[in-house]
Amino acid sequence: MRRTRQVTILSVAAAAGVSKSTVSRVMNGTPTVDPEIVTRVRDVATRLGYRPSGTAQNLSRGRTGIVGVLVPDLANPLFAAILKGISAEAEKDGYRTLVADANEQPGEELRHLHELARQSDGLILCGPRMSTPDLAGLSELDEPIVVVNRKPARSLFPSVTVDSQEAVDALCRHLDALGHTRLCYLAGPAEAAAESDRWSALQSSIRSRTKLLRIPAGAMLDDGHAAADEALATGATCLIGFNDLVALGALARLQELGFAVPDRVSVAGFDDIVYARYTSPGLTTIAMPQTEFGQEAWRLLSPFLQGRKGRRTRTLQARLVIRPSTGPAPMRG
Amino acid sequence: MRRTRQVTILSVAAAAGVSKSTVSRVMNGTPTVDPEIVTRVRDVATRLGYRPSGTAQNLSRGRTGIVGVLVPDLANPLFAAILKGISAEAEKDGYRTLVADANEQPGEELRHLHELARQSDGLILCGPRMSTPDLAGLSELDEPIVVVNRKPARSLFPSVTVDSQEAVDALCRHLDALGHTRLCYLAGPAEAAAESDRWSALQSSIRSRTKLLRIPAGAMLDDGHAAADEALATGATCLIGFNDLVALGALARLQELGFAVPDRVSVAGFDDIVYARYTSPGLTTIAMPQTEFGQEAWRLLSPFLQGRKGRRTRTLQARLVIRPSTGPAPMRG
DNA sequence: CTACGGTCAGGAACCGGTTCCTGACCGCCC
DNA sequence: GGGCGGTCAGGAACCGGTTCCTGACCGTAG
Repeated sequence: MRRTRQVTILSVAAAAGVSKSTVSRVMNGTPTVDPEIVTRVRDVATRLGYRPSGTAQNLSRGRTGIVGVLVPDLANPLFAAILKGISAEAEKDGYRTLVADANEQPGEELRHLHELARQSDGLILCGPRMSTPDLAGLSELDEPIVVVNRKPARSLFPSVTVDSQEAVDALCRHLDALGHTRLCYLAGPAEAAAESDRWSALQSSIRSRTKLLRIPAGAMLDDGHAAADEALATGATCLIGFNDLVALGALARLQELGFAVPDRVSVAGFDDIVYARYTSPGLTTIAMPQTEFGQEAWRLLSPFLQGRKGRRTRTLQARLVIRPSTGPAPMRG
Repeated sequence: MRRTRQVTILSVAAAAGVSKSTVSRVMNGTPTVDPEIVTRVRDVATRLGYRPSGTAQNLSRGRTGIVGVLVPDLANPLFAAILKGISAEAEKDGYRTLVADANEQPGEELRHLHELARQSDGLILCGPRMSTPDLAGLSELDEPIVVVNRKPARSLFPSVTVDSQEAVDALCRHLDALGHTRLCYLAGPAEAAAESDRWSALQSSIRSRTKLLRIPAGAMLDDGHAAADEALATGATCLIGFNDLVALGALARLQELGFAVPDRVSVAGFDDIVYARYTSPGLTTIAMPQTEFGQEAWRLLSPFLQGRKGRRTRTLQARLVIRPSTGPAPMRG
């Protein structure tokens, strides 16, 4: 985009010998234009290579057709998948997505959001790590906002959340049946709402004879890799990652150390990212409805973009996927 | 963004008893304003919750501060990584990235690009799958365009490409030393420039005593998974994926089938996506400079956005990363 | 033949900012 | 005290479209 464009609606109007209103009508397919004029304007437009300025259209139409999406980390396939879900659904309604990647740095989120808001008609926040006051402060942006996967935000903004309790129950039953009585949770970032969700779901699901330990890790592959040694030192027979990346990181470390999985140690995660199925052993995990997250987020947002009211919450179900990474607990001693 | 905004520059001007020019100057930090007026306007602006319309600024400034990025598939960590590289670098210059994901459907790319162009100052095309005439036709968008990882496009647009030949030579030497004399390449999409690059690099690198076979696969995990059986049937002792996803998909299939890797079959890929290191066995691969791709793409694009001339090509080096997925060829049956 | 109603193109206002140009006002110097 | 130069706020044009309103022109009916 140059400072001033080469061929504008005025050039076309002049060349076609009509007013710019008429050119505008032709370009937008308004039916009340003489067919002969339509073809003439069309011809001139293509001959001159006229392309309407999106910016000018945005201004006069009062909308950009862009939805801003904030993700903690695009390298996490979970968010890539959610984003795909959003894009696909938004596209059907003629919207495009402007993405901001906070690189798992909670402090960056606000800045990104203000930037996004400048160019968009609405915002979707995926698992935002920011503080609740900051989140609440976003209402002053007065743009429609939808939050994905952050339960405490439901009172503030329309939200898509997931109910993992049942799946976590199933996981705990599964592990109990395999004889695991000492589990170690590799915790995620304290700022992630999913972190406390998952931790408390685990706490309320474990059998009384089972001990649940907790080691800080993070949200990325390297975090799981780095935390594995400490987790092993707890004597746990099953490691549960905050998410699949952490679990896979730990899994890789176990294999480096020569710990057979699941023979010596079992591993489980959350999310069911695509790689969870393709690693070896395949990873037992609590599957999030990833694309659906995105779809539903858009469906919640969409009515507000049109100035209508919409529903405010949508709860999806997580489900347990059992793969070879969890097996019978090794015999004592 | 509502049809007409609540608090505009005019509201602020009125409330502060100044002209809108002055408000504009204050908001942009123009130094030639009476300090007392500055504070007054600032106060009024925050009190009213004034937020300048990005769209209006875009129009009058003649730039959007947005760079459009087209990727074949965001679920491919390679492109997620390149995108991160672009975003990080562009952000330093005050630009944001608008992403379009073509979902590996070459036919969608043109449509996405036209959409992107409406809202952006420049475009970065990552490994575009579209035909060369279509690519050439993009010049009529008259926006600065940079192409990543598509050699034949170098004459059309500034490009960041990679030289893989040396690394492929090294791979072939490595495999030869391990005794592999029958390799099978799992080919990528014909539309991908990387596909023909890699194939011809392999062809020119293999030892004369080695047989190089070729099976069509694709660019995604499932493609590798699906192609593995056919590849095995060729009797090859080493499978080389078009990219790491294909290689990992095949690897997973081999493990399902109980083929020990690397004992019975070796596997290698291209890209060095982050999961290549974390699977088991770790994947031997030809590493692309991923973040660097993004950085360099931005650096090529940036001068053109400012109306200056810039260099037109940048060639990066791929390098071989050897991991346990390649090992000695099994003894002849 | 005139009055009336309907169709459709042009003019102008508008979207919300930025920036050039102008001129009021001030202080300094002769 | 008057002339001159510099500072800085306001007015207006501009960015490139969309859309409302107006009025010219047509055909039809009375």
